[in-house]
Amino acid sequence: MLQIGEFSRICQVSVKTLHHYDKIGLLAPAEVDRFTGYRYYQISQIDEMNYIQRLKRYGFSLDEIQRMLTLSDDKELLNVLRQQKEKLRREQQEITAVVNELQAHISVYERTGDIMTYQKGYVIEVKNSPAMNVLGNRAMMGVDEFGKYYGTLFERVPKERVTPTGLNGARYYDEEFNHESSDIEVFIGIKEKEKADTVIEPCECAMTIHRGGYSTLSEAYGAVVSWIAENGYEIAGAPFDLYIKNQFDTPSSEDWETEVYFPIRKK
Amino acid sequence: MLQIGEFSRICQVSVKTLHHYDKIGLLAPAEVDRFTGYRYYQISQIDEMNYIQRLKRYGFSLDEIQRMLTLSDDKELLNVLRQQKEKLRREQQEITAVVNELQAHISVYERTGDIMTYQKGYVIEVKNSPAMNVLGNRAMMGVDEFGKYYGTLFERVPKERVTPTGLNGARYYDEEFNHESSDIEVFIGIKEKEKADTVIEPCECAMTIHRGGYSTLSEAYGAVVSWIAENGYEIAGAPFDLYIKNQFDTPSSEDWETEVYFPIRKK
DNA sequence: ATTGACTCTCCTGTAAGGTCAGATGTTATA
DNA sequence: TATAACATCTGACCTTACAGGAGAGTCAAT
Repeated sequence: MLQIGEFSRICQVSVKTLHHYDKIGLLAPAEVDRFTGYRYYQISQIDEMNYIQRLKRYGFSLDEIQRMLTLSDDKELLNVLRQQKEKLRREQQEITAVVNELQAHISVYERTGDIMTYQKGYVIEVKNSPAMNVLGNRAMMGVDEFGKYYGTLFERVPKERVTPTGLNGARYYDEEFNHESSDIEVFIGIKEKEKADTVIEPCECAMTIHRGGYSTLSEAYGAVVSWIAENGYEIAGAPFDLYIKNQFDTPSSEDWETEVYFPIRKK
Repeated sequence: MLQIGEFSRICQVSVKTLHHYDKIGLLAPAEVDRFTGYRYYQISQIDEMNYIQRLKRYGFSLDEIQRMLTLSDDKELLNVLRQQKEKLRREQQEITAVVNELQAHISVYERTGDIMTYQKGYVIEVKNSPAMNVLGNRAMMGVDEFGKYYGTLFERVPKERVTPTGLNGARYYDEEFNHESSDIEVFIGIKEKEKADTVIEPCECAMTIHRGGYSTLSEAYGAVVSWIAENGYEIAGAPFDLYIKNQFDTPSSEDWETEVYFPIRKK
């Protein structure tokens, strides 16, 4: 039997961690002295601990690990591992994108000497938004559920014999923004006016084009809103995006293009 | 002036976040109604918020961002950004390594059908550790400070006119393990016995070879300790590693080789 | 005057432990 | 055997960057 300190060194985890795992029931010592409370571990528990540490490095939470340890079905376990690999892949891509962005930021500074105001120089235009007939789906949704909702929309295309125009977008109805759940309508443009859920009439808008991934889209929003305030307009309706070039056109998020529209009126 | 809800939507952050930033003093609203407590933001604060969000995506903590905003020296700021880029690079490498490991794990399962016991099949040998004359540096150090301590050791090589043998390692004196601070002696082997800080005499050891990065080194430890217990030996001293192939030999951590030694005696 | 939307403060909770404090247990040495 | 030195225990509070909710106050329109 090993005292907690020895076990800790062998497994390369802290004593506190062992206390914690005992508390949450992830890895209980093989024996606990009933009078002193001292924890004693078996040699065979080293393997179990190593397995836990391995899963932790794979990015699982302790909660998930606990469930995985009780899983008897190996196929299910394999599935979980595969999913985790995909998740890590996405993280990898995300971090790559951020590194590129940061490098771009640094380069801009080195050329211009201006670091605080690193911005994309959005060009704002006043123009009528395009008239669109759309299939729409308005609901409370999270930003990363877009794909799901678009999926259900595109399923309707063959069923209802409509012809997509390729103009797809989303309109944001909430005043308040929330990443997990906002009142959003995703829509795809179609040719057949009579089959549309909604006919979006053209209206006067301030718009700009955002190039790049969606994580910096809010900067485009900011640029448009600033422009509106500075030029004597006011916001006259819920803003929307049109996804001109997206992941289906080009894999690298740096080449995506999104049009951001804010309906406006003169004050 | 914008109410908090509008500001929230434009900047794509939640109201809760704005409350939080106000509380910690990262971004205070331009005006607060003295009677109602309502927060009002200026259009110009959108830019500031976007800048904050950008730095957050770069991986800075709110604390760091706060300090960066008060930094007047652009050169310093640039340095911080460069450091952060290096940090992200390291994270990127780390995650790449984990993905590879996970893929290997999955492949092993697909071949063998055994998932819980994915282990490296360490082969444990009993043999005398090599006799070594070393320059050593024993201190309380964190695991990621090894490089620093090796640096000071290698500086002594030309000064003291000694000849490195290429056998470098570290010995772990603590019973209890702690990632940030443990009692560790890093050492480099040299030819000149009379100039050595310590002469390590050969002793009977259980040893194994660990192939791969250091994050799974604890599994080798576990394998050796299990073997010792199962074969009627006991641990007779502080264990140590010898870094046979490391980052200076080959860039890919999968090809590194580490020998793990535990001094033992028969029970 | 009421409704509904918006906002306020305050409190608690999260994940995975870290950092004390104060008490108690175990072991080696004198 | 006394004592020092070290190991371990419990319990309480701390960390990050907010989220969620309760209960109360505010604002504009009907």
